Amino acid sequence: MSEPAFKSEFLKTMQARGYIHQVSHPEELDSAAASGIVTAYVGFDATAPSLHVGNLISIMMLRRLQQAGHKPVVLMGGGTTKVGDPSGKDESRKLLTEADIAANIASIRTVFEKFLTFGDGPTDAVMVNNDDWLSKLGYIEFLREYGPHFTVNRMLTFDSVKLRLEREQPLTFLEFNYMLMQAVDFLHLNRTRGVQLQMGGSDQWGNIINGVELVRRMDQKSAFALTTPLLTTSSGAKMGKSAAGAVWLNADMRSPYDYWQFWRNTEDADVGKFLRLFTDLPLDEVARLESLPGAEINEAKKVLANEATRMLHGAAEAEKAAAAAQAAFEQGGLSADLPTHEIAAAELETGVQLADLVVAAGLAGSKGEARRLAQGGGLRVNDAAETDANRTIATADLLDGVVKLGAGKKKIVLVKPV
RNA sequence: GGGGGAAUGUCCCGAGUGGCAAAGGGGGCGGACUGUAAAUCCGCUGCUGUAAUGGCUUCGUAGGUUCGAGUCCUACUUCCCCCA
Repeated sequence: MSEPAFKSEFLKTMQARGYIHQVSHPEELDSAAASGIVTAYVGFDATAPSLHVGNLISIMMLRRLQQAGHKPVVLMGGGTTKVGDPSGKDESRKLLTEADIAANIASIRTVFEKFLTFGDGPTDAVMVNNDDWLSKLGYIEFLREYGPHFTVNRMLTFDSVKLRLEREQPLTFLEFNYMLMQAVDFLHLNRTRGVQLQMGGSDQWGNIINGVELVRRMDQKSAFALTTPLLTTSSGAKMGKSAAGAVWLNADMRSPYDYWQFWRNTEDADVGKFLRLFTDLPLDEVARLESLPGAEINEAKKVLANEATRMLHGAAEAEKAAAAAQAAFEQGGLSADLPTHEIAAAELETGVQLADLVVAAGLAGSKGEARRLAQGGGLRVNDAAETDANRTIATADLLDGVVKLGAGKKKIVLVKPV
């Protein structure tokens, strides 16, 4: 790869740590970043009350930006979320209410505060909501104002559109318009806040470029695009989907312990990449860690888990997660910091069917699944394999005040009477 | 406007002859091997309930034919292709 040698700290870091997939006008952006403050934004949907690991790379880009002395803008897609994501095929897609969206945004905001410094200073992060301007646009006004700047000929050449047409898949007019709305976002932010750069995943390239061109065409101002590579694990799986579903960033949706485990279970081949992308560790330290031979690479995974968890949940939670993991996996012992499921003491005295308990503790999605788990030899009660999911768990099964349930080798839940 | 095709296990792709809880993949889960890794191999993968050959709910929607329907008929919905 004959990558250009950047001189700005920002782009040098971005390149060295593996964030860059495509950049528009690299030299121009580089000199802008080298000579002054660049304001850049990333857009996020507000479809759920939490972002997930898949969004993390974008968040980290904003963090790098701020670390390099520039200004991050977090764009919440309150307006675009209202329209709904049209890509799903199910017709029962539920449109979120305004209240839902507002609640989601409020909930998501707390996560950004862990990664960015918000405020009124020149390089402090700010959060904006595109509902503020998009919902005010009238259709005729929208067409007259922006329509002339887009040719359908050009829009048809973007991969996102082209692929759909080639595969003879339907592309609704709504989806076709999405890139225009996003372009208007960029123009608006450029005009009101001097935003010059939009970043995002590689699948956003076409959308971002439309914004870049709109700004350049209408206002003759500089605008840039930067995308990250699509993150997959080395074995090809999409990043962020794991055993328990989406890896949420909010602590109430994914505990620090589970978050730590997510990173601890990184594939060998990905450790270096993840350390560069998702921690602040210096590159030479990363290089040392990723070159650890054989099983020693596990040390690097622990560092990754510690650093990533610390950044999101704080040092105390990271330490607790690490300690719990060590007790459970390396010493086979118990730790109060393991995931816990509380059950009424009276219920336990009467006795509970193991299958029901496993489901209640979240280790299986249904009783049938719990049974299969047991029959397959994957269910453990107090560290002893248990193939009979119909047996009763009662007070007599308490060990040190808890019942330790294990599903597979990695999932442990302590059942505690209260 | 006319003609032809398609919708399958609510994660995805995809077979399906009137007896079907429905082939096969992928994914996921569990086991073995390891290092809480990858690769490989084995098992499971609708819900519920068993000692079990049990019960219940599934094939776009709504009806119908039949002892019995994913499979046949009718209408409807959505999508694709061709002609105009």
